Amino acid sequence: MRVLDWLGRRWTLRVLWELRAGALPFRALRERCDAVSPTVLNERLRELRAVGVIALRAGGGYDLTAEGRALGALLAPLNVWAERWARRATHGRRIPRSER
Amino acid sequence: MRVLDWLGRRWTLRVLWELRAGALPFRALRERCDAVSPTVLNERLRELRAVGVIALRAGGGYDLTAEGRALGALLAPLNVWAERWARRATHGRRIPRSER
DNA sequence: CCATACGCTACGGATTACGTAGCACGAGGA
DNA sequence: TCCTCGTGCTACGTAATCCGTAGCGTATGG
Repeated sequence: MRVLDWLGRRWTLRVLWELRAGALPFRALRERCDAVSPTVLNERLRELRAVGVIALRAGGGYDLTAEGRALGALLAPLNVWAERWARRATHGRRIPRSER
Repeated sequence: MRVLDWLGRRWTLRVLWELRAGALPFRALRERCDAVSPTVLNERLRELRAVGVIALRAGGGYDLTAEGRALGALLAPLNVWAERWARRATHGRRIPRSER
């Protein structure tokens, strides 16, 4: 599963997630990603463009492509899981014996 | 979206993916993950245990918990997307003007 | 007693990411 | 014309992370 490998590189998922709501220019995208180093951000953006999930619009700003939106939509369930998990983590959560 | 951040750390997604079919002992899991360094693997396994998505069974071997399986199920669509993408990448693929 | 398999650690070198500063280009205003 | 502002992007020294190999401690079976 090679795609999970490059999805698992730092900031890749995050960039896809931050672009889900619409296009963002380089600097704004950088701020959203905890002010990640522009070196790495540019590296990821190049990879994502090479794969074809994002595109640099004429006039500036990065945006998801059609395939990018398809991929990004698959991230939403992960977010749902995460929020449910966070809710269980805050109030006490029961861990079955078999899962320790 | 903090969860996407630690999911985006190296080998995290991969470990979840390799455990989807069932439990694996440390060394076998390591081999499946391109013989990743045991140092890092152990670090990820500790994180995944702390979050509660995997568990070390009595008698050896790592396995997904109930929540782990729920999370792992969300990875399958990513795989589907990946395979479809790979198929489009091999034979010629058309890129719309707006996406270059 | 030895072989095997288990999870896991140590450590030095290689790789990757960070943080700050700044470049090149273009659009718009004084 | 010159100045600002915003755009994507790069350079480079430092810090964090990861890798690769070797081996430890325990347990189980022959």
